[in-house]
Amino acid sequence: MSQTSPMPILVIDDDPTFNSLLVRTLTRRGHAACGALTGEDGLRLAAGQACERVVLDLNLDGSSGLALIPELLAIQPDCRIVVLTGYASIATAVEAVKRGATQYLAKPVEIEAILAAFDDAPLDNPDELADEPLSVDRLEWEHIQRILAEHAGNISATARALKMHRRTLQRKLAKRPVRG
Amino acid sequence: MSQTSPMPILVIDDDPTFNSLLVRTLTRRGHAACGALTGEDGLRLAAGQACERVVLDLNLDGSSGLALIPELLAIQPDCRIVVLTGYASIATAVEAVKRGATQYLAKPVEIEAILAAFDDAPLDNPDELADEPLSVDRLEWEHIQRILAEHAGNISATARALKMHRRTLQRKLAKRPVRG
DNA sequence: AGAGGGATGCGTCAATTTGCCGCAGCCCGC
DNA sequence: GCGGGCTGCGGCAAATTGACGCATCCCTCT
Repeated sequence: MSQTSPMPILVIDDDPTFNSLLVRTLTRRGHAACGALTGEDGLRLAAGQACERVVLDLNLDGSSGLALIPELLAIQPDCRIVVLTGYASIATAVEAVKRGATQYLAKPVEIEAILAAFDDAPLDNPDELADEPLSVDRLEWEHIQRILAEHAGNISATARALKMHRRTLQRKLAKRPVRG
Repeated sequence: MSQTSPMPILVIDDDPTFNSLLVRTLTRRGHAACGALTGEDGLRLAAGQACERVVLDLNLDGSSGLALIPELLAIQPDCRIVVLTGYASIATAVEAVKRGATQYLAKPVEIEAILAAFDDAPLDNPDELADEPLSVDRLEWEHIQRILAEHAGNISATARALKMHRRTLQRKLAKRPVRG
């Protein structure tokens, strides 16, 4: 198992649910972690302590997390920043990396992937990183759930956002959550 | 806007049609340009002359253009590299930029966009993100690309990891990169 | 109350997309 | 030179999707 790091991982994400879930999961995994719901809070936390790992959501309601990257790096030059977003696009990925992000991941993403992103290269602990990638079906299920929640359970709206047929979405939802 | 540059733009793309078309178009636009169909040729050309702008295709049949980026930069440190690919994915985009690419564009792309990509060095252009969430098809594509890369392009292994039929994977890959 | 406008759940049927062969060509280690 | 794994592709039956239609519901505006 990955050993506890002396410095906490800072999670900056304006979604309270996701944020606390992530912080809790990281903690349970043995990584100190703290969350910030806004960019300002994030910067404040980063300034107040040594900080070498940040998980940053791109959509901090309204303001873009993109702008936060150089600001964080100005405060903590050696900090590694993993950008996370539910609205991934190649353009923002390129921009994020240019601004100094270490990695750019699209939600839904597993804890594994986030932790691996910080390490970026060597994966010394063959603990449970051996797990297989999500099957496409499973990934699809996760994504659908996310967008569905984002649209307050509105199936029609979700189908539109996902550019898929409403009937098809209905049928998929009717089926069991697909196994991994 | 784009004035004639003393140094030619180097186009590295293994598709002869696209390559010569691009070279011709660039030339007609007043930009000196020359093409290379393989990575080796590209490196050779870059070594033989000053070169500050390269258009690089990611799929140089077989070998990945990704590896070429650091090699080009080793020869021409100040060179700007715009990566171009018909099979764009976030994972390769991130990797390309980390390796030093200036921009990463998905085909089909207009000449305008390529030329603009060379100029946009100052990365303070107003980012227009706020896209919609990935469509499930798009998400699937991204995921497949990631796992495929993880397995060094091995289709059979990828299909196994993804628990999907090899034939199906083949068919999906044969199709265009899915739209938005 | 009554008239939209949107969401939902479902049935049907045709068009696609899978799953599952099989085969031939390649490349590589033994 | 052989066995074994990978690749591309043809073909076909089975499963899934796309496109419609229809009967509720639930709101909101008039």
